[in-house]
Amino acid sequence: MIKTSSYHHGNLREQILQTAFELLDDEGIDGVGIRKIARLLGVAHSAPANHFKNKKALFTALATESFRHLVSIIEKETPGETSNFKLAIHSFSNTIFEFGLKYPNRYKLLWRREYSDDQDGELGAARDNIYAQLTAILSEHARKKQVDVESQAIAFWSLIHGYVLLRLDENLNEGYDEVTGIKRQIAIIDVLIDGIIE
Amino acid sequence: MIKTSSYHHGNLREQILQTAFELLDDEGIDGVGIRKIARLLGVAHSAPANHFKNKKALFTALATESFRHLVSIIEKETPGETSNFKLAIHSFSNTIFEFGLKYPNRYKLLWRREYSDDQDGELGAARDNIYAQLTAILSEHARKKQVDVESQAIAFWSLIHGYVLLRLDENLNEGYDEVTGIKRQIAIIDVLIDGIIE
DNA sequence: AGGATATATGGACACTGTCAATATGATTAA
DNA sequence: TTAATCATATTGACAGTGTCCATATATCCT
Repeated sequence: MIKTSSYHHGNLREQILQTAFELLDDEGIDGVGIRKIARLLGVAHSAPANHFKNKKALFTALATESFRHLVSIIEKETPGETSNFKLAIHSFSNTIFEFGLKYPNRYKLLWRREYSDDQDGELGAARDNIYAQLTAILSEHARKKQVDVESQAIAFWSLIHGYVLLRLDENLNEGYDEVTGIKRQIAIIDVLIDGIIE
Repeated sequence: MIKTSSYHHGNLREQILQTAFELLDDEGIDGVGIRKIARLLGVAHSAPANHFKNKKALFTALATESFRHLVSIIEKETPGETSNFKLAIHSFSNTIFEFGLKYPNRYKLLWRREYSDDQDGELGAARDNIYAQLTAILSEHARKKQVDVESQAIAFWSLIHGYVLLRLDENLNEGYDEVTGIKRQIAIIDVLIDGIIE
């Protein structure tokens, strides 16, 4: 155990976050508990209170970091300007989809506002970046249609978000389109694209 | 308090369900508690155990009844065969949307399988009816496309489900399409329809 | 009436999050 | 260096939770 700071347990805050992520990933949102984390770290049950004033503050930190993580992945994966619309939108939706499948409980936490502090500015800023990334792609490639760009963005985002959640909650299984043979998560994006591109 | 059965507290099972629904609606999923319900009903903290062996069983009952409720609303609202595709699909999505907005916490509970008993047959049957209703509408009006009907159904369902959840979790606000002036939840369906109908 | 069954009670246990009082480590000022 | 201050950790308490158990009572059936 590396002590980057002083005190008995080194950088307890970091270790709390790490353990919380492990519990979140392994046991779900309800599996994260202050006392449980303290126990796992061999520290008094009330030690975490110095770093997170309550459970909501802990979840807020988890959500903020997860948002930043997701945004950084999107930035890395999104192709440059030269690419076409289909490529960009498929890349975006694929990134969201794979993040959700890799970290199902983090993804759920991201959008369940009741668990985190809605007044937290850092969290809000981190969250807004995702939507900004999506609208950036769309507005760059949007064609004039009978609805505005924001409706197209919301339709896209709803489709992706809904499919990911259905998969995470096991209301849908992995599947392939029978006609094209491609993965379902790609096929449904194509369904929507054909309605947006003229 | 009407006693439809015997014993001190009449039909306790019904009253537990009713109180649980009130708590669910007012305080969310985490606001539902066995002891809290017992306290509200003026009954011993362990009385509910005779009717629901644990919390999961209670949630399973709540979810089952909510699914049946939603299915019955869809049946009532769905227009007859004479109607066209757009009408039918808008009616379906509108019903889901309004149920979700009226009973946000019931809607969330419906799809969070971790709260209910996945082995419960009645719950499974009640849930399957929803998807059956959607595919019935779609297959009746399906056109040949580059993807199969199931991909279209999943795209539709993902779109509706995603939009409802985004609204319920307050990740989106009520809005209107700037071009057409219609409500957002209708506009996004139109976006998708234009990709499905030829 | 008696016995079986369904239902309700109260106590216990191991948890939980949060708060308050206290103690100790680390840092800064005099 | 000593003293004061601050950050951090500990311990104990409190009210609350779900679940189990032994017990009691009500109801139903034979």
